[in-house]
Amino acid sequence: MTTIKDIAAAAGVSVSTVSNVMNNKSNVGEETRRRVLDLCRELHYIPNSAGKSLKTGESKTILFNFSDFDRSFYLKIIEGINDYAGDNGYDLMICTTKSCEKYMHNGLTDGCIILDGRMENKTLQRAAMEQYPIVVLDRILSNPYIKCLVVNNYDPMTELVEGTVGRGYRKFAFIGGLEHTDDNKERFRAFIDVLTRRRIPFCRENYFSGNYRERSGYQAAKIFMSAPELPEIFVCANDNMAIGAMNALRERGYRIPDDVAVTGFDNCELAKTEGLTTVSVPNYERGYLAASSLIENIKGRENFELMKLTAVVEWRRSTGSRSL
Amino acid sequence: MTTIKDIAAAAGVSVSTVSNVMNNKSNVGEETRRRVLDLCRELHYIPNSAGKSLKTGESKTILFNFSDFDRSFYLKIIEGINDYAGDNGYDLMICTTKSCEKYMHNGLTDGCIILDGRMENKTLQRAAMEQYPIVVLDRILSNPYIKCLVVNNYDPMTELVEGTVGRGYRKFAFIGGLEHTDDNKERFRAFIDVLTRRRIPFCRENYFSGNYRERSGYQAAKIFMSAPELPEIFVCANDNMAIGAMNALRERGYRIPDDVAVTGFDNCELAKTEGLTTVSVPNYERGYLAASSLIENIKGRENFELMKLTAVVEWRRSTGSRSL
DNA sequence: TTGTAAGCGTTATCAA
DNA sequence: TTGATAACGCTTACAA
Repeated sequence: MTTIKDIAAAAGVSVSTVSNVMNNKSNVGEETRRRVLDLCRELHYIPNSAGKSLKTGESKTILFNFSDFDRSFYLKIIEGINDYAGDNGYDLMICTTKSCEKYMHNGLTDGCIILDGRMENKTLQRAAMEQYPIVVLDRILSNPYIKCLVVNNYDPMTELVEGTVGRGYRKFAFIGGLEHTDDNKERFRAFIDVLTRRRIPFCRENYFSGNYRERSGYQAAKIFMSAPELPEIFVCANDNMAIGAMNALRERGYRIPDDVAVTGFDNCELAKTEGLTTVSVPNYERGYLAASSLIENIKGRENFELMKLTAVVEWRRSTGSRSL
Repeated sequence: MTTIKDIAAAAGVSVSTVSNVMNNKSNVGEETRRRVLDLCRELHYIPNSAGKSLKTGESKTILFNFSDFDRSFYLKIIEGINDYAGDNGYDLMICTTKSCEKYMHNGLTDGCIILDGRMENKTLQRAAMEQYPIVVLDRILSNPYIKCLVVNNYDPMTELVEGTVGRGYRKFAFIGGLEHTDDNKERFRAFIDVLTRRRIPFCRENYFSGNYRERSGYQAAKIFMSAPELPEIFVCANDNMAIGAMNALRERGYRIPDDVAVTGFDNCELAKTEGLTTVSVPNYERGYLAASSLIENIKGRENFELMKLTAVVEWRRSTGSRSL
């Protein structure tokens, strides 16, 4: 590969001069600059990021970390991040495992956005620092260098459950996501708070602990169908599980919403065509805002306040109304 | 951040000893090794990838490049890549722009998989070398260090169009994707070959040149609807455009397939629920195979033959049959 | 306007 | 079994 030395040799100048040209410094003669630039093009010189990072400790690059490939709206988040970063002179680098620590504090990236639920809180607490701000999605952490960006789950879930109560549903089942995630906790809390307030009984047996994947919603519905009495409505912690549940129910001949209603959360692509009542999360905007906060913080703006985005209930045909 | 020097100082040994410990060399005493390892954990030492790459020129990491966020099956490809890489001791790094050149030849990654259609052929021709093999998806290039992995578009498209002819359709429109892509060319060629063979007339006015996005399919259908006579069937170069077209048609009150039929290509998530007849591409497998070929080649296996995956027609209700 | 030289965090070579 | 030291490609004082 062509290095700065090759260019220097070819142009008959020193490496520092080449470096100065590459970084648009003013202290270099017009004729020299042109000769160097020409050579760079000719020899296809691309500065070595490793060398550069090692020396400068910065990169004009942000890191995004995720890992759940079933959630297709992740691409929307990435698009939002990519757009903001691109428009503001930053590159985006993405990694899918916790090996993203490899890219965190070595000048390869200047900050990161974390979505992967498997990334541990204490790792993040340790990693965040003045020279390396972090934005965390869907999780609340208290740290002076971590900005948390969460969607308000509680209010729309409250509205959703209130709405179904208003439509006459009384026998509820809840298909939950990963137990320890804030998302799941908040969605369930909203659910149970409405039921409590409305004095609708809910026994723990009607809670199924899933993992956000379609398969676990499918399994949940199967299990509920083996009990003597089917709930009137399945409230699911996300769309994937709701769709899994709908498939299982339909396979057994139940009609939705005539025999049983289902709700989701996320408003994934399928939700619309499936007619699934759900909560719509502004994903592109989330990504865009995450990138914007991060890059502002990299530049020294100190904006680490918790930020909540509001999601919105989308009523569709998977919830009908039930004569009391 | 903790560096190798910090560990060396804390352990009272030299940096080379710490390095030897980190790389599992045998030339280090058991007691020393343990002390160093303990310190690493305690001080949360993570080796600096930039320094490492600079020195060794390798990284056990592969790079994936893509950029179209509308194609949600890309996540499936990523999942396939991620799985193979992970199982074989490689990390995955993803980037979304052609700035991925920054990560190509500097020891940060050992090879890459290219999906982004905007990445130019000549860039790839130049970038591929013995020490940096490349896998390219959906494109055919002739280069000793580039492995091309394409899906056979021609055969399934032939089967699809033959099938619709068999079902009685005669007046065809074609909604194409980006003109210069091999995918689009091949899909169209299969289409036109069948029509020619069957002596079914097709005039160039029934070709719409789109860009693979839903919006362009929508626009295409709008335009066709403004002509005096509607085609009997829209053959689209991908699902997104097919879905856009279906939306436009339904908005005007046309029923599918009673009034007009539509076919797609990709078998995206929506295709199933929309009942869209399409071609199913094995995306997870593509990613998995791409990663597998790449990593084998990084290890020195020389496997650069063109590889074709076969896709399969999925007949659904968006194509009915037409009484002749 | 240009060049010299030190140093970023690693690993590899060689000597102790 | 350990430690000095040079080198990877780059930037940045500072000197010329």
